[in-house]
Amino acid sequence: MASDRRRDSRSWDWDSPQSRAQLDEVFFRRHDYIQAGSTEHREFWAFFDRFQRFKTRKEMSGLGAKEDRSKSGSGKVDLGLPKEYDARYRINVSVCTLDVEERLGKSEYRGSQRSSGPGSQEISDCRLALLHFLDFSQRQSFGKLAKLRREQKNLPIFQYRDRIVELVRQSPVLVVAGDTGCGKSTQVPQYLIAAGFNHIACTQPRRIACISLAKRVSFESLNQYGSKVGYQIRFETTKTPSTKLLFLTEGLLLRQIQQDRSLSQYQVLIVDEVHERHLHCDFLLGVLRSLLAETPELRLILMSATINIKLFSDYFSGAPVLQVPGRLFPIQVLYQPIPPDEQPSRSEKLDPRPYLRILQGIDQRYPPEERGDLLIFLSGVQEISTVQEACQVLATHTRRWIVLPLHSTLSLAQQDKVFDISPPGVRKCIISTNIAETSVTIDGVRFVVDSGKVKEMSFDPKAKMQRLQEFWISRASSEQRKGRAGRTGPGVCYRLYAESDYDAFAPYPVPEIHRVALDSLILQMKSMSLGDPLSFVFIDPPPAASIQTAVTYLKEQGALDSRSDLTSIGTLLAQLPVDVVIGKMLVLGSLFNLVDPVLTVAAALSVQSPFLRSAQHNPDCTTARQPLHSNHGDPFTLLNTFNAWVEVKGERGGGSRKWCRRRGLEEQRLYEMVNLRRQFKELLRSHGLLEIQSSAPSGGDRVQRRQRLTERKKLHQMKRDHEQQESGRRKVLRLEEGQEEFSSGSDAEGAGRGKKDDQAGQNVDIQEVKFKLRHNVSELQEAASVSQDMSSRQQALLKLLLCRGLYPQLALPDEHNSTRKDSEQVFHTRNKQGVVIHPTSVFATDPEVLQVPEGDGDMGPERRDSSRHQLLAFVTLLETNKPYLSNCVRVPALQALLLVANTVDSNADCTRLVVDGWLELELREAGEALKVLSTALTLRGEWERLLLAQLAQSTMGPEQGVSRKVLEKLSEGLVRFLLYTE
DNA sequence: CTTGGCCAC
Repeated sequence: MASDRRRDSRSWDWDSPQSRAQLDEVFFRRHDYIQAGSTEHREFWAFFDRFQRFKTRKEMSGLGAKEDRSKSGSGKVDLGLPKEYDARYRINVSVCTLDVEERLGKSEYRGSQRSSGPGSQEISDCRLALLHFLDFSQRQSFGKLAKLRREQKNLPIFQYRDRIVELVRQSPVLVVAGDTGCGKSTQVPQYLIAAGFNHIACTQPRRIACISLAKRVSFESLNQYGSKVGYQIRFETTKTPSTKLLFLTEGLLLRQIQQDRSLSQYQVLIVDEVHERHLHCDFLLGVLRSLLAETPELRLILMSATINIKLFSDYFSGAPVLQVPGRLFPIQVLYQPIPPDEQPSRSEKLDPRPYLRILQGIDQRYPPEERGDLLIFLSGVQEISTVQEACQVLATHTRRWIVLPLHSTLSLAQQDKVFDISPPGVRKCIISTNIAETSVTIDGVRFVVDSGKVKEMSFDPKAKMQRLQEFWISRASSEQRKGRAGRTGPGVCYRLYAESDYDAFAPYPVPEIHRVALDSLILQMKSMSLGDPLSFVFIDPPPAASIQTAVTYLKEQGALDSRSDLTSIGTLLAQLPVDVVIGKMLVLGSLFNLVDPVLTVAAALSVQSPFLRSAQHNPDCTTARQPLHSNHGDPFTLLNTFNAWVEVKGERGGGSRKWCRRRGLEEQRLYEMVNLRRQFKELLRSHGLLEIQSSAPSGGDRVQRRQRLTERKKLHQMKRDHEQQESGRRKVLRLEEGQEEFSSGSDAEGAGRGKKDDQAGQNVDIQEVKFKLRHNVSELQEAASVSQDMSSRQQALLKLLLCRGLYPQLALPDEHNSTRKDSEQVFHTRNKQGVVIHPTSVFATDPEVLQVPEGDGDMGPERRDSSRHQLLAFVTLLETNKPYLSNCVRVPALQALLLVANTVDSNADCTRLVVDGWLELELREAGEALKVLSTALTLRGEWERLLLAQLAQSTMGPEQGVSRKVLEKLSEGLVRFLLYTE
């Protein structure tokens, strides 16, 4: 017998992939404790190899030879490993073992077939190794657990554990105030679970925080709750029916309240980071305050930094406050105000010398082997590149710094570099906007430089314009920036202002609700029946004028009626998670047969631009982008880009990542667009605005369906694998890192760098996997090719829809533009004179398409005819250095205005028209003018009637529907009118 | 000639 087995063992090759695959089928199946393909599975085989080598050495030294390996095969080899196993693992392993025996019996392994598969010896060897492996990993995790528990007990908040639970039981509202590092966000939810609370929701202002907190809490509880800790953000959730604790974004909770006013699915609500005073958060607090009055069993916990606590407590009728000390390392503060001669005078570039001196000072004072990176806070992108340029000169010279910019308009690959580590003796110098104040946390920062400046958005209701202006920061921000130096060790904070400046700073930043247009907010409030917005009790009410402006705007837009009640279109717009103008486009698009392109445009205008700015200086990128450009306007360029990308996505072999890189596109934005697009489509459908698609399992015979199923299974496996993978080790930066980005633009960036997965040798593009799981590529392609092959008539109609959606956001070219340079073309909006086109717009490089055609030349200047003029419909008007228009579409002035404007006045013979009391139109001949005007009126009437019918259909059912024939007649009429030139 | 940062069934 024994010799028999030896012979078989010799013919059995442990190292061959086939052998391993056979053993995988025995030990690591779908429902086994460890599954083939998982991280643990890989670790096991690595362990197995070590284990075999170890045994061989033992055998050679004479110990193993004596060993009787005939029977049970478990634990007979004394490797000095423990012989006891935790009950949890024992159960799993014995189940697996029994199972193996059973299958061995069934397939009669001892029979003649065994030469091809593993024999009982191999099975038992493998099982022995598995037992040791499990024991080994169990010991490891016990060690980790003990450490984890120690760390939890060391957190400042731990002292307050019982007190917190007690207060939550006693009081409907509790304020927990604690600074960075006290552990409130991770621990408080766990205390509540341990105390028996259930259905806990914890809101976060940012999505990343939701994901990382859910992971962290789940890890700290050793997945003890399994799926009971989860997160939910837009487009992504790990929520299951058994979820006890859910991390979600503030915006999402607001949407949930909109669905279910009573919020009955939750027992406890934790609103974290309330001190940040985001629009959503302030509003959420207001809604919850009124909700608490109706549902006394609901518990609310506000968590905040230790600033302005009284405000929150008072707002909830003196709710108890629990203050927890933070845990940061000591930070030395040095005030180094900028000397007058280095103070940039107005409209002058920032002087980088004060920043350079600090780098040099660090070089002098701190030996390079004492690690610690530098984080510089500046107000904006321009300032960052100025300082970056200067620092890079120093870095190249001393070879002791790697200079990295950080702001949201960089490519994600560029942004990720700040997490990489610098080689020994070299420090990172990260030059950042306030993105590093809250959104991005970088470990290992020891030095902070605070310029004391920030750029903030405000809204000018008179000009109906957004303004991005530089301000001094608040003391709270100043402290937050300082704190970034003390996360991993003692630090230094250089403040480039005087202590007296600091004392003069505002205590807190201005809450967002005081700075922005409140259109969407008011619309939400109306749809939630919260009564008169002017009498709503906000924690810090916005100016009444600001609310009034929003109400007026919503009335102009037709979302509210004269009594300030929601109209049918307003009800719909409140359900759409987009700005009012984008929402209007969607509704209008669904009426006509232009849903697909409109969905894409709406999605594209709701995400950051996919065009990377760093690529603008790279001639290869600009050339590659050229075919995507449309001279009809930026939304059309975005539409082309999306369609072309979808095309690439559908091709075999894909390669969309490379395709994007070549064009300087951030692919992530396109993934976001495709998700948004689908969400919009589903929303429109659920509101009865789209024809019910006969969603028969789209095409394909049985073989194709099988293929798709197999493909999906594979994709799911890839996704699971990716989720199980430990996040890859950090990369080491090269000294040249900063320079090359600076000089050569974008092609170097991201190239060959890839995602984290490259390190695991997997090269899985997880976004692509998710994309394929979520979307039907061929369906998308169909939609893309429809909008790519748009006829000029359809294009004209699409333009009109965008224009009506964007109305009254229109700009008129200045009459002297033909005498100006490309970059100096001037426009006027109704409320703001002298605006210019943003350089990223297609019209900035190609403004001649906006000029009135020179025509037949022989007509004098008195023969002006508005039918040839063009206007710009625009998405945003933002003032930075100058007021800029972005995302513009050109539209024929006369036709568009007559179809979308609110009011038209005319002289007696209708040759002169004044639109909205602003724009004057001229028509040459009275007869013609009358005809044009009456056609326009007829079309408008019909359009309005059909729109209302469509909206009625969405509430009253399809019998109210709009007939296809009537619709076609209208779009025919609109197109003819648009393309009208005498 | 160039835009702080979040977020939404």
